[in-house]
Amino acid sequence: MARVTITEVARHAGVSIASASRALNGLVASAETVQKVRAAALELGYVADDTARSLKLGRTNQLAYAVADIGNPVYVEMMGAIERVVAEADYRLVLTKTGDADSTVELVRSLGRGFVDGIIISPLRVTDELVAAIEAAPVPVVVLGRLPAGSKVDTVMADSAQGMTLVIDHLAAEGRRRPAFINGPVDTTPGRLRLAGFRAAVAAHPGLSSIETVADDFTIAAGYRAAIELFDRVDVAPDALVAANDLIGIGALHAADDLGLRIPEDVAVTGMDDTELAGVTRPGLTSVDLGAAERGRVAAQLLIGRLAEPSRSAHTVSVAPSLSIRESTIGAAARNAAGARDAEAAG
Amino acid sequence: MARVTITEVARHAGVSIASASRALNGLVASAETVQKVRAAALELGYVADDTARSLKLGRTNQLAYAVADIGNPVYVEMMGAIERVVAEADYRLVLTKTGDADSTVELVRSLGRGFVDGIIISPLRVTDELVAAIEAAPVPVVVLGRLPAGSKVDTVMADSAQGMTLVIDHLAAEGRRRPAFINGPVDTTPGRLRLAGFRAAVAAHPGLSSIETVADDFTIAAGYRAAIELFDRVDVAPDALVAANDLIGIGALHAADDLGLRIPEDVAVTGMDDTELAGVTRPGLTSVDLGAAERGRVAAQLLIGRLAEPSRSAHTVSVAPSLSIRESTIGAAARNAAGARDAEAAG
DNA sequence: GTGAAAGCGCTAACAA
DNA sequence: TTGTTAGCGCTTTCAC
Repeated sequence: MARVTITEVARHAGVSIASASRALNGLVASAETVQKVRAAALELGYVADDTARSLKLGRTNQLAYAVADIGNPVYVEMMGAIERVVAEADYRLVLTKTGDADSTVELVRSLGRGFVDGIIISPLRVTDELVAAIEAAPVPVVVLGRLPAGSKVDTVMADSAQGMTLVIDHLAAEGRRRPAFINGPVDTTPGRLRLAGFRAAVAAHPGLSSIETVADDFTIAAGYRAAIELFDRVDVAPDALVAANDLIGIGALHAADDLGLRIPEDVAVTGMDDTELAGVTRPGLTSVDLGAAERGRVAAQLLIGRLAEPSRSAHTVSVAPSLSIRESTIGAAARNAAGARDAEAAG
Repeated sequence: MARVTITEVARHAGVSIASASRALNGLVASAETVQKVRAAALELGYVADDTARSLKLGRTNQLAYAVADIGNPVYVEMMGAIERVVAEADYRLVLTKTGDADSTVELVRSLGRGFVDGIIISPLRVTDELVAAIEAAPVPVVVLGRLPAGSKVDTVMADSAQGMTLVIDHLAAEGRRRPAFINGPVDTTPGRLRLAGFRAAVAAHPGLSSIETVADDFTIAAGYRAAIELFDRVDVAPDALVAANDLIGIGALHAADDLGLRIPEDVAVTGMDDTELAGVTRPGLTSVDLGAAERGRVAAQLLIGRLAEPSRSAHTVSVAPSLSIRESTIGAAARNAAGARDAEAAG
């Protein structure tokens, strides 16, 4: 627990602290000095104090990934992708929780003068204050999500509207005529965009008649409740449940199962994000891959690029979605083939 | 992006930097000074530089949770519990990845002189170097896991051996006679302890005949492979698959399903950790709740307690397990009741 | 190649 | 109550 400073190392090695610092950092120093200082540091168990070092250097070599809900596997997947890029560039990644909208603004503000050189943030709700805080932040911020047009901020977006089109096209091709959309909270960015995407996608198919409901959170439990309530409420049952994300989709899957409905024969179910959970349910959950890992990778590269060139103009990158079709939407005849494919992927 | 320091705030407010600091930190200062300084800080968008503040104060108000595999939901659950305690005590929690054994030692060393006042760590493998690094760390470290007896380190343990007893007792009561243990890597602490626990639990039931295999990772894919290989290898099939954690258990569940086995009629399956995934599969996965959230909570309290009283002697806390019984182990007759219970929990 | 010394931004002891 | 000043541990001129 004893805190040994560079002063002690220098004294131990019989050199000045300047020489000790140079030797430790691989700068100009005689072989003998380097050897003596290294030996002293090792013997004393010296590790440089990061706060002092950072105060002097004006950088920390740490980057933050700030996320609202680490319980959602899609963020875990993103974090993995970010971590790989960040480690490659010799930064350490730390994860912090954003909490609600107010605390997110507070976080950007405080983290900006804190222990990180840059921030990647996945905000659930984007307020004007948040945009202002991001633009005013003393360190670069990259946003995973969607900002008001004209924001001068590096941004990586998913195309959830296009994702909804993939879902509806697929369901229509499978003969579904009455899709029900189970959204998450509409005051969130994903909630707003996915609802708009659903409506646009349905409108493109004249034969469809859709219904909509809202889960009060992007969770399995909320999805379950919303689906039960939906079936209870409607006169004519939907033949497909289109969930705003995988967690809601899994809740809907359970609800349909508990109501004695066969999936996909009686009702198809889809999710969005294509998290590992989508492959874990039986039947597997058809889901839109919004490119979480790719978005994380790009976001990390944008951040590191901006750190190298702070004055560079803001970039906006959009990642294209794709559809991962599993058993929850495809006819019984095709299920064996899909099962075999999944098994191969898992094995 | 302009970095405004307390010097500028002081000048703007027409007071000394000492007065500015006092006003900002709520120490003695006249109402007028406070008002002027607050106004100046607000106008300039001043936020105190954490690195400078920490260098001076000798603390950061940040704690780290270091974990090997954030993809495992059990760590996510722990983190949630830790975060609540930590936030309550006005610390910020950051999450960092430990990586392999060597980099874990390196992490403890560097993080100790880094941007945190204390560390909670969940090491997968405990080496002598790691114990030494923890004992020598300049900040308090709390270990979630098991250390060699006599280590003077705050520790929170699960009782996975007792957990195995719960599983085997349950399976035996359900009439299973030939359990197969699917372990994770044996050179990890959980792998070693769970294997020992399985053997002891089986030995307590003279009528049982067990077999064992090893998945090469604590993941769904590895569990799937191990289960397929197991059924391929044995002459007489097991009537229960006892997995070392939920992820392996889910892989085993899929494998059994893909082999055309009915669960639980042909083969029962159990997991361990009782993560949210155990409730997501159909049939639901019977799993041992090792008290992840409780362990996280206790670990955070231990760390905060030690920060308040650094010389306190080391504590070791053990959290008792319980069994969450789901459809993967109970007879068809009992399944409806369990299904209803799960539905209630989800709704 | 090396040492003395300045200074990163902040807080706190001290003096006024 | 306020201002002056030292100093947290480090890196980096600058002079030698």
